[in-house]
Amino acid sequence: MIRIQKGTKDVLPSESHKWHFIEDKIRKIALDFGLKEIRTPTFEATELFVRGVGETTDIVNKEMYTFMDKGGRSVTLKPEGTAGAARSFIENSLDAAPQPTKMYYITPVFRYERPQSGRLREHHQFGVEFMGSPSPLADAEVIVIAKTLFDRLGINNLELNVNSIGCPQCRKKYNEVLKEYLESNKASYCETCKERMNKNPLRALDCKEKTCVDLNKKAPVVLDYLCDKCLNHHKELLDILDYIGIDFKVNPYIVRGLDYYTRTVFEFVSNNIGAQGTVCGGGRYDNLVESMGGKSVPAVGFGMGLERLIMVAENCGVSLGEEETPLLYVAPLGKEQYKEAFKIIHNLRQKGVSCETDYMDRSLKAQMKYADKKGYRFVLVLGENEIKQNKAMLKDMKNSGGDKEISLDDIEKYLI
RNA sequence: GUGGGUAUAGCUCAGUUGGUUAGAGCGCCAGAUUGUGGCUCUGGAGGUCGUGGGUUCGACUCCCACUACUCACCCCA
Repeated sequence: MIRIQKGTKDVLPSESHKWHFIEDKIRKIALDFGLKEIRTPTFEATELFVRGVGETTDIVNKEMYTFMDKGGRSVTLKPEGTAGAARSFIENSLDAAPQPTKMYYITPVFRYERPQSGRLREHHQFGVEFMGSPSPLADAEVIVIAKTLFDRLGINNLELNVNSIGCPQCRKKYNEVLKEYLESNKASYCETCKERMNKNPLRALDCKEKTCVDLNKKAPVVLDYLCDKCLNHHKELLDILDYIGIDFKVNPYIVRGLDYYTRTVFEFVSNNIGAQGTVCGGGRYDNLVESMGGKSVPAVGFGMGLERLIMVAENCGVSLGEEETPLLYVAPLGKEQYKEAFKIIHNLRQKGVSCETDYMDRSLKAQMKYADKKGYRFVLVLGENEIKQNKAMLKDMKNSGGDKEISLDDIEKYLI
C-alpha cells in the first residue's frame, strides 16, 4: 500500500464541511473589509523566496521544497504567501489601481520540517496583504480582520501580542546593544541561545529556559531603541487598538522568523493546541516590494494557519458548522422501478432538488437505513402500484406524522 | 538535524509469569412472518499482531535492527 506523505493530511468527506464553513466566513469578511482574492502559483522561481523571505532565515536555509524542473529551472513550492503576492503586485502593476491594494488568499504552503502537533509539511494559510499604505490604521485594520474571523467563529481565547521591531536603522542600533548584552552574559545562557547570539539575537529573548528568561528581564528592550518615527507609528497603532476596544499585550519578545518585517509585528496565540500555539502571525513589511525590484510601497499583512485554527476551534468546543444533508431519497422496490426512480431524480435535479436513489440492489429496509444515515429529510417509496397510479407516499424522516401521499408529477412542491 | 513515546480488525483499544482456533466496543453487510429508518436481538465479512532477524519445544508477548506514526527541541502558521 502506498501511504500518504509525512506531514501531509487528507481532508476526508466527513470533515470537509469544516473547511467550507471557515472559507465562507473568510469570503464574507473579505467582502466586509473590501478585500479581493489573489491566487498565485503553487511554485515559483527559487530566487523569489530566497530574496523575499531572506537568505538567513530557517525557511530558506533548510525548509524549502526546491527542485529542478525538466527545463533546468530551480523552482520552489511556496513556503509562505507574501512573496508571491508581492511578485504579482509588481509584475502586474497593481499599484496602478486605486490604492491601497487589499488582497487575501487561501493557499497551501510547504515547508520541509519535522511534523508535530500543529505543524505539517503542507498546511493551509488564510493570508491578507495590504499594499500601499504606511498608516498605522492599515496595521490596525489588518489586525482587526484576523480578530473578526476569530470572533465570528466564536473563538475568544486567543491572546494578541504586539511589538515593533523598528526600521532597519533603529533595529541595527538595537541589535548591537542586544548582542553586547548577550555576549557579556554568554556563560550563563543556554546552548541554543549561545548559537542564537550570532544567528538571530532577537530569538534569544523568546527562550523558555528559566535562566535565560531571568537574564532577559534585564536585557535591553527594542521599544527603547526605536527612532521617533517608528515609535510614533507604534504608539499610534496601540492607541487605535485601545480606542476601538481590542485587547492586546505589548510583548517586546515576539520576533518573526522572516527577514522582511519592519516596525509592527504581531501574533495571535493559543495555549490549548500544544507547543505550536501561534495561530496567526504578521506585521509590516515596508521594504519588501522595493527590495524585489518594485517601487517603494509600504505594506502590512498576516498569515493564519487554518489547521491550527481548526484545532483551536475543536479544542474549545466551537462548532464549525454541520454536514449539509440532501433532501430526498427515492427508494425503488424492485428491478422494474429502478429506471423510473432514476428518471425521477434526474428530473428533480434539473429543478435544483438534491436527491439520490439506490443502485446497490438493496431491500427497502436497507434503503431506509441508508437514507437515515445520510440524513435525508424525505423518502419516496416507489413500487409497482405507485407508478401505475402516479402517486406515492412521501415519508418525512424527521417527523413521523408528516407523511403524505403526493403526485409523482410535482414532487418538488412537497419538499420543504 | 536531536531527544522521548507508540505500533494488534476500517476506528478506539484489551490480550494473564511466553502455551497452541488472537478478542471486545463502534462501524460495515445481512436477517428477526416476505413493501418502511432510528432502539433491541442474531449472524457474517474483515487481522501474515508495523517489517526483518534472534532467544525458545513454542513469541502478539522477551532481545536487536529497521520503518512508520506521534510528542517535544530548533523554527514557524
